[in-house]
Amino acid sequence: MKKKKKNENSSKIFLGHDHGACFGDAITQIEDYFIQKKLQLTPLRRKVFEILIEDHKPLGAYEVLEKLGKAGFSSSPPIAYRVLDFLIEHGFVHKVQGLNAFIACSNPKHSHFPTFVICRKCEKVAEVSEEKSGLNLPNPEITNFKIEKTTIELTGICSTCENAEIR
Amino acid sequence: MKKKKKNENSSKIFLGHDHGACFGDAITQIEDYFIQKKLQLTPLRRKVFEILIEDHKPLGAYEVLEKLGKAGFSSSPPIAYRVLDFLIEHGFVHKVQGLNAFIACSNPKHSHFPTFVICRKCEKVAEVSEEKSGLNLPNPEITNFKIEKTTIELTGICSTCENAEIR
DNA sequence: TCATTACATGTTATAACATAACACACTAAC
DNA sequence: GTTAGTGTGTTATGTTATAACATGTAATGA
Repeated sequence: MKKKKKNENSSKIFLGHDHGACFGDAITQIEDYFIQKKLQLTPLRRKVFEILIEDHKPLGAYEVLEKLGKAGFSSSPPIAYRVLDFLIEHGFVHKVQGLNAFIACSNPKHSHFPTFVICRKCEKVAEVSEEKSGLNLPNPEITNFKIEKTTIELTGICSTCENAEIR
Repeated sequence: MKKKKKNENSSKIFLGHDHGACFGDAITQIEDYFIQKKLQLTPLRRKVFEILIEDHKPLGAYEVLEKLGKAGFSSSPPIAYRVLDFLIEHGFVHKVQGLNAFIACSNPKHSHFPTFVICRKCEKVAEVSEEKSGLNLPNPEITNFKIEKTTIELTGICSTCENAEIR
């Protein structure tokens, strides 16, 4: 907020980033995590994660499946769903409920309760970690309830699309 | 918040209520709204709303459909989805994404951005209005984005179920 | 050694959820 | 009385997800 950047049309949260670095970091993080937890980062699991991190946007299970097929893996539905569930369980993938789609976590270290911001027009999706989202959980009204998982998705229109919109 | 009630085992948000009154109020509210907005509260639309408000829990589209069939209406899928979408649009029904299910809005006057609290064990669902949820939107980090719709669902375990749990 | 187990993947079939596209009826407005 | 808008009905199909069972492989330990 210190100074205005030139990219005023974009939502701050949708700003670009160094994707090469992001990819490398993510792979390193998942490798470390799997070693530490004594889990198997099998070729299939690695490939699913790579597919998601490469695209860096939500993909449907059947899209993942198709890419798996092209990469020489089996492409029957349970293959994708099982691995996706596994990666979700360990925090490396999130499901975007509003899109029935899956996205690599942008920061597995921090985002246990992430917020997704979804532009309904350009369909860009940004992940905001719980520290920054302002959606602080648990909240005072929800007592006597142990929150294990959250789905927080904000759908609307980003300023770029809004400016371009005619209606 | 003034004093403790005897139902200490239940999450506060899951406490019972006067369902007869709730039902009547809801019907009156939807009638008033439709008249005011010059919309048609047709027998089909009324029935769908009644089905949801009677159960007062999330129902799948096909469950609604079955009940419609029993009530003498057509029971092909588009019938249910169309009416549900219509009622959602006007704020009388919400979709619970995590359950692929639909629930009557517990307070159409206030809950534009409701939070749903879902016990994964007893599957009870409570709606918390945005004023009370502590999830205040928009938040400082999400700038340059116009929020039109939110999906906020907190899944976990209510204290009743947690106390009963063996694991 | 070889049974047992735990885990990962593969396969078939089907379930569950949702929508496209078109048909028809009714009402209101011109 | 034709037209436009709206609501419902119907058929067919598309999309998303899971159940159930089979196979392979590696570690464990009697």
